[in-house]
Amino acid sequence: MKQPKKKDNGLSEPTKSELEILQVLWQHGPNTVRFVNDRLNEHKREVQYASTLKLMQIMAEKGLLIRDESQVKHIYRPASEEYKTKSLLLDRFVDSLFDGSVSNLMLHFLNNKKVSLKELDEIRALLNKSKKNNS
Amino acid sequence: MKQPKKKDNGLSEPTKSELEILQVLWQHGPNTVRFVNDRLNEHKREVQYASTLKLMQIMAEKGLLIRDESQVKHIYRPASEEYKTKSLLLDRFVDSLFDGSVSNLMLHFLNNKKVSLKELDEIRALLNKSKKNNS
DNA sequence: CCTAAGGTAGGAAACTTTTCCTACTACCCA
DNA sequence: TGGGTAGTAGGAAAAGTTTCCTACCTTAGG
Repeated sequence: MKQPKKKDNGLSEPTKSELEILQVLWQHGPNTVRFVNDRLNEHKREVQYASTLKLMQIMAEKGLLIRDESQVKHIYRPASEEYKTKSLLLDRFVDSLFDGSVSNLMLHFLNNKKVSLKELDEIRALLNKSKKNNS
Repeated sequence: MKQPKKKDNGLSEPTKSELEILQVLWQHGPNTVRFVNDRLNEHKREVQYASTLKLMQIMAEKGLLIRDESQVKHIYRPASEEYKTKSLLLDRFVDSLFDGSVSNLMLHFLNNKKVSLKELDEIRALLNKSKKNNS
């Protein structure tokens, strides 16, 4: 009796390639391998159909995707919501690079990147909104 | 004549394990394999000396580390500054998950995480400071 | 001088991730 | 109904990452 590699709650960390696939599904909703493969080739990089198929099958085994086999063309959808997966990855990232502190991250960003004023304003707006809710 | 795998400017992306080593060197300055290995075992995880050695040798080949062989105990140091490497990783991360937009990232963070008020204040302060510089 | 301790170097092996060849199946339609 | 098109499935292999065994070398101490 072998069980899925990680948990079956879809919270294992997707790899880089797996993430590309998730992005397509998040953006366009549940879809076929063909569709995903076409999007990848359009927007990312050249990749054979069989490669995308294999990867999506593996992701289904891992519990990252859920597969609807009721039709000949199987339909895949992410097992975990976009914000959950992204939050997980964000957490890991901030922990490993910025000691768990988002303000550290912001600091790095402000110091070393071309941040548009528009972005800064947007972020200020976000903070003000959250201030209201928190205080 | 074989050249380093990536560029020799130290801007190739470090892997997870490589990043752990870089962190030690950033924090404590140029050091020996022994030192790095001890820190890893103390703070991260059990790993054999030979493994750390090998990895640091590979990193030197790749151009991620620079090695001073003038003494018996070689001294390694990061080839690229901490902020540069982190900015690179941050860019890639934000591009891949948040469409290149840090405000998207902040949005996710504010919506889905327990952000301390202290953190929020710190970020506000950072933004105010940068406002001065930009306007 | 000999030995033990602690370095470096070079493979090799184990995993993980990614890619894709090939076989087989189902469906469409001429 | 037979053939082409478009799927799925199952390996296998390439590539990338990580780990560590082992051999050898240098140095310090007895």
